[in-house]
Amino acid sequence: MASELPPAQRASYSAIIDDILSASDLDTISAKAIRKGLQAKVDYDLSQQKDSITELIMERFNKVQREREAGASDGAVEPAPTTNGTAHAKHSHTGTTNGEVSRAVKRKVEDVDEDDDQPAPRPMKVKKEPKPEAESDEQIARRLQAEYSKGAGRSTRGGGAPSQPSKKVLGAKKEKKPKKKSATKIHSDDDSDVNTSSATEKTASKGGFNKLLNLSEPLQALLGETQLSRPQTVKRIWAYVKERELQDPSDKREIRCDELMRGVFKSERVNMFKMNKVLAQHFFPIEEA
DNA sequence: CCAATCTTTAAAAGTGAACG
DNA sequence: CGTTCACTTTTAAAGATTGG
Repeated sequence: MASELPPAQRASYSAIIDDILSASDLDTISAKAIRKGLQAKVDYDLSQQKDSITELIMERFNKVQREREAGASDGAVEPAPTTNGTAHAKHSHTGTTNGEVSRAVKRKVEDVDEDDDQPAPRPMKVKKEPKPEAESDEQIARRLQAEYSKGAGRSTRGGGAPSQPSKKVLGAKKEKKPKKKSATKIHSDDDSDVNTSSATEKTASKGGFNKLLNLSEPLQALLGETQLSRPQTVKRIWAYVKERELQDPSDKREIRCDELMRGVFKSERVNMFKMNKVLAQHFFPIEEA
């Protein structure tokens, strides 16, 4: 198909590509990534000119690389990565009979390649890109979040529920049903006619899941509520943790307790999973006469 | 046994691309 | 053309709870 690009497009693409290249590490960027970035910048589909585009990318890549090398040699730091295409092991037919093992083989190959064979058959492979902007992105995200929470104040309470699932996969995942669970599906059929009618009682809900429980004193101090359902409590805890950024940055599954939380968890840090366990001891059933 | 609640990580599977 | 790679997307798991 269109084997060639109109000069105009070629020029504009080149500019974009150069831009992308200048913003990335030549040693880590991949042609694919560049094409992707390019596609993101234009409105229509580039797949028709994929090959041409790739060619163009290679062209620009080589040029920029040469330039960079020249510049680097200037003073610099050991041109270690000179030949970007170093690593590669050429499968050497490692009996990859099973496709399943292919992945495992890949790792194996890495080891194997250490032999001496250094054909460097992959000139342009360039591997992946560490995404330098990812860092800033992350930081920005964090900063935004911090600002946001600050601005919103802790008044969020139960209201702010929009939350940002950040697309995640929860939605889709949910659809998939967890395991087979077989046929005992219970029959939650009638729920429709049962409480559908406004259900003035908030506690109704199907199961006793949302039943209100009395909270222990430390928990009350922490959340400022005397009664909450378990899920709500968990939610509130997380909100609190996030507001104050109590998650351990190195391991976000760990939460560093502040004073109030220490009153509840009795320790400096707590695993997010253990959290529920400990929380269970802070719930007391409401005994209504 | 499953319902809502939260999150993070790790790993698998899947997809597209490129080299020989 | 086929195989392997690198990257991307998806999923599961870990933890507790109550009531039907």
